[in-house]
Formats: sequence, C-alpha cells, structure tokens
Amino acid sequence: MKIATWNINGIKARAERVTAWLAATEPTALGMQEIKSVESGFPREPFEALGYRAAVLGQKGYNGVAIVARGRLDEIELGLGDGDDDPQARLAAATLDDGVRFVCLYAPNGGALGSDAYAYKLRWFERLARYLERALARHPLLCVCGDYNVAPGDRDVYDPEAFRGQVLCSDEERAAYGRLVGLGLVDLYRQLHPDGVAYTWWDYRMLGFPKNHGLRIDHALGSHALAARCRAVAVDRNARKGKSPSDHAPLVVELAAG
DNA sequence: ATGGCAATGTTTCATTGA
Repeated sequence: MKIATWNINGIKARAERVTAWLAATEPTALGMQEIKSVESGFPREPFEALGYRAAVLGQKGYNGVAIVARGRLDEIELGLGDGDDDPQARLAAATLDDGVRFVCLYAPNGGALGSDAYAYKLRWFERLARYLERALARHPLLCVCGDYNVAPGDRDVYDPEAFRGQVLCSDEERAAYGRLVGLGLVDLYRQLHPDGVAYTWWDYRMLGFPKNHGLRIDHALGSHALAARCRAVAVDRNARKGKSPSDHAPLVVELAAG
C-alpha cells in the first residue's frame, strides 16, 4: 500500500492538479497540508469521483489539513486534542486499511528566530510530542507524515552554510524534531537512503526548482513496526513541474502488506 | 524540459510562507 503526504499550498488553486496526481499515483491515502480553506470549501466531489473520502480540518485563508483515503478512514481525530484553544488547523489523524494509523500534520513555519511565531513553533512541537507519545501507545502501526518545517540535517539543505542557524535549520528546531524521533519513530526516507538528497520544497523565487535549491522539510516518520514494513520512499519531483505547481512535492511511502 | 513568487483575504495591497 502507498501512503503519501503533500503540502499543496491551497486546495482552491490545486484541486485539479492534486486529483490528477491521485488518479495517476493511486495511493491508499494522501495527507494534504496548507489547504488554506474552511472545511465547507473543501471540494469533496472530485475526490469522491476517484473513490476517496476526506477528513478535513480547515481554517480560513491559512493552514488547514486534510486526509483523503480509499478504504478505511476511521477513528478520525482533528487537532491535537490537548485542550489548548489553538485556532490554527494543523493536524488530522485517521485509521486506514491494515490498521495503519495515519497522522497528517502541518508544523508552524516559525517566522524569524526570536519572534512570537518561533516561540509558537517550539511550543507546538512540544504539544506534538505529547500527542505522539499517546498515539504510539495506542497504535503499533503509526505513520506520521507532513510538513514539519524542519530540515533535520545539513544534507537536507542545498546550502547548509547559508541556512546555518536560520529558521527551519536552527539547533532548537532540530532538537525539537529529534525529540519526536526519540519517542520511537523512524525517518522512513533516511532509513532507506542514509546519504540521499531528496528535497521536498523549492522556493518559487530565483529559479529555486531548476537549480535544485531545495530543502527536505516534509517527512514520513513511522513507528518501528511500521518502519519494518517500509519498502520504498520517494519524492515525486514531477509534481513540482509544469504550470502552477505547489512549492512542495509529494512524498510517497510504500508499505508491504501485513 | 524544470524557468526568474504564489495563494488568499483583509482585495488593487497586506499577510504569510520557508
């Protein structure tokens, strides 16, 4: 089974491109980030026409996540559910076929170091860590996918010296990401490609994509039991090409049957 | 072929992204 994650940068602008990609790729599930729409604005029909149902946590204009899946889409959970009255829509989870628990997340960008947005980002990662502790205890086959807005290592950055200490690459952000891994999660791409370079985001400006000036900030983490089933992980760079792409490319995970 | 910001709402500019 294939599971994918993709920051689509606006469902209104990207619905046609995303549904065409689904029809061609046929994953069991896709987690989308930055739908930038309220739930009622999510175009369910073109997804349903392809056999996908949707779980949507929307927000007007910003953020917003959705999971679309064929087969099971059960035990839907929207938000971190920790009692915080955070209005930002950044996480959805559901149980898929084979009992795979799928978490779709959009971590905060963080703005500039030292800003309120940066403090919020670090707090959000701590809340996420507590959420994932609970999820790991309940779901042996956990797959946590999304836009983490952290490049974990220098090999995940096209110009490590230029980005050193900057947002997405700072020591604090990398430590926050490392604490998630420390809970018992495996970076599924890195597991299979220890020295690989597979960026998931390229700046729209300054010929970012043609020059491959990218960052690996979208990740698929898995519990150890899920990681043992992982057969392939790849970035679909073709989805970044052509007319009006998202600035992110999808990450596709292939799992062996249970 | 992969091309020099883009999406959305607050809308003819501001905000946010990374």
